[in-house]
Amino acid sequence: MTPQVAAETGTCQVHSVDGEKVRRTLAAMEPESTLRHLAETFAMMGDPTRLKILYALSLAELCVCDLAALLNVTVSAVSHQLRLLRGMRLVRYRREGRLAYYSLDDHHIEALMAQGLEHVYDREPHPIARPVGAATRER
Amino acid sequence: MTPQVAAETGTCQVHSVDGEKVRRTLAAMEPESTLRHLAETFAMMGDPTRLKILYALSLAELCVCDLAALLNVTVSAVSHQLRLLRGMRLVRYRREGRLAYYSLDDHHIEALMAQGLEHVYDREPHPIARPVGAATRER
DNA sequence: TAATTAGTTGAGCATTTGTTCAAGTATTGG
DNA sequence: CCAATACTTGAACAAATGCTCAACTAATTA
Repeated sequence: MTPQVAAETGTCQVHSVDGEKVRRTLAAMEPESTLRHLAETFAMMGDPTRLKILYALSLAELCVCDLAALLNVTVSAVSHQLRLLRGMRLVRYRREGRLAYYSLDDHHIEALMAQGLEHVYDREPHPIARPVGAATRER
Repeated sequence: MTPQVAAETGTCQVHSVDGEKVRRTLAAMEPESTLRHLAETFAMMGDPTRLKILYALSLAELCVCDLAALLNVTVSAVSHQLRLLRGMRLVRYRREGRLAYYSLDDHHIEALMAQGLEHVYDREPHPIARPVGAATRER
């Protein structure tokens, strides 16, 4: 139809097939900033090291040493990732002497991991039929 | 206490403060492969372009052109991302003539985005009606 | 049949990311 | 006080990522 979105320099495209549908969908979308923030959150959980940190912290409050031992990575690597997680307020810590005990700073994060696990279980059929909620056991 | 996890070359660490807690937590963790897959899924949703694609597709079935117009990026860029999303089976498509109509391939994805949005709303208080003093929530 | 439209894909490239290493701070114990 | 422990941080670097451009396929349409 008619080119109606953003006149880019002649790189390409922008002649959507159904302009009306596009407009309606665009109107129903969350604001750009919200979606960016959401993507940032998912990206935070999208690194194996960070996700394991978050998952471990959903099970127990742990210090940096413990996390490093648990994940079998250097203390430095863990600390760097914890800084990012702190920056996004996904984790919080409490000092006790020279130890820094970390824990989740947001109950949504556990729910997010649980929801994500359902997807994963759906995709890679589990070897032994494991109950979905089983992981959320507490200390 | 005692070094009990993986004898790394003398780089550092691996003398967790509470070995027993680490062992218990490790036992309660999801298997490595599952957490990797989960991280991969979050990573998929962790890019702004891909997340917007997924969000848009949760609202309507759209062809590549429409998506490109909607997100204001090139068709090529969208197509590359769609390939990745297809690879992880997050989206599916149906051909109609020369058009490829994409849609979500997994109802969990919508739930995941909804859950994530709750976290975001919690963090960045929505524009409407914000108490004046509430701005400086410190850490 | 040739031209057009819709989409895919590979190579190249700049940017970002995650780790390591070394040096730093802060708290505690001898 | 000095040494050790727990953790943080900056610089550097290899690897991964996302985009562009150009070339391609496939399905209309003139």
